[in-house]
Amino acid sequence: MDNAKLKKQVKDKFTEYLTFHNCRKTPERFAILDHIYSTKGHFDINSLYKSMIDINFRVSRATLYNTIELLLDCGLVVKHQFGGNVSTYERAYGNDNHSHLICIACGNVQEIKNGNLFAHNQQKKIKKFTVHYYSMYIYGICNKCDQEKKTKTKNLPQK
Amino acid sequence: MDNAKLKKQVKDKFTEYLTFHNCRKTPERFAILDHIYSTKGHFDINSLYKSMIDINFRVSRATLYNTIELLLDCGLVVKHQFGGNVSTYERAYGNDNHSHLICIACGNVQEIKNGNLFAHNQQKKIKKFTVHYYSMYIYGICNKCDQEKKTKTKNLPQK
DNA sequence: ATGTATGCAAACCATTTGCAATGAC
DNA sequence: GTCATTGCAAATGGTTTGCATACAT
Repeated sequence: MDNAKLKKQVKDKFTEYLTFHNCRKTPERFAILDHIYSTKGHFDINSLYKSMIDINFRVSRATLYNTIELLLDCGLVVKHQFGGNVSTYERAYGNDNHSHLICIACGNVQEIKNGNLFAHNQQKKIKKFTVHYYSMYIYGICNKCDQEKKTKTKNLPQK
Repeated sequence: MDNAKLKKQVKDKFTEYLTFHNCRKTPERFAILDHIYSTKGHFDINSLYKSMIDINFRVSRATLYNTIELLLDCGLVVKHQFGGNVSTYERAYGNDNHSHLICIACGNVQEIKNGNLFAHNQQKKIKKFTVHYYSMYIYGICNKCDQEKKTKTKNLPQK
């Protein structure tokens, strides 16, 4: 897999960022970055914490929060808040921009590609604002919940 | 102002929703809805709470949370989580869809119109998902913070 | 009369903070 | 040797919950 290549690129980028900002290059920081780029998809601090413990790498939650902050700042990670009260995160480097379909019934999140959504419709209209990134969230009912609702309605016509 | 007309429409819609779901039509619920539609822009539970107290209408935060939940469910209010740990809300009825420009330096949020962003680019691509609403969040640096940064950089060339 | 909705206060829990110990430089 | 960073535990604060009371139906 060329995931190794990707990991090297993000590590280099992070190193550069840390150097530029006079931050220390601690093993924790690189381990966290590496771990994030070892798995695809969304994660939250708690799942990250647990999966690093599984890998036998001990970190505190405090350090995870600190490091995520740096990774957000240097654009290697993106943060989402889909509706609950946990923040979820996602790799940002080498990750095509996509929209999120969020089911308001079950909370499940799917991703869909979104071509050049932003470039075509928005970018030219924005004055006096330097864009770093953007996120499109589409809320509704997923197929699974929709089916369940229909079934339920059939069985219990009125409530 | 024809805000009275708008208020009547949302009240009717809410009444219909409450009736359909066998929920009680309490004065608190209508007062909250009315209050929300008396002011434009974003609000959070705390600011709503305080401004209702100012109006001499006593409600508990618990009731605000409960009622907001109903209003979200019937589409009269939309929820945003811009990055901090407070949820902010916004009127949804009669409110043109717009994107949000969120400054990652100062947290300020501006709105911009977004034509038919969704209709043109996304709707046709979504299968097996019933869309209720969508939100576009654009993160970056606002003009004000950008100016400050430049000034700072001039004064302190290196750090 | 019945049971839902309210208000209060306590509980919850993700995130933040303070501080002593560690370790990158 | 310094001082930023870590880890732990305590604090914070938005949101949720439990329960007695009020009130819509």
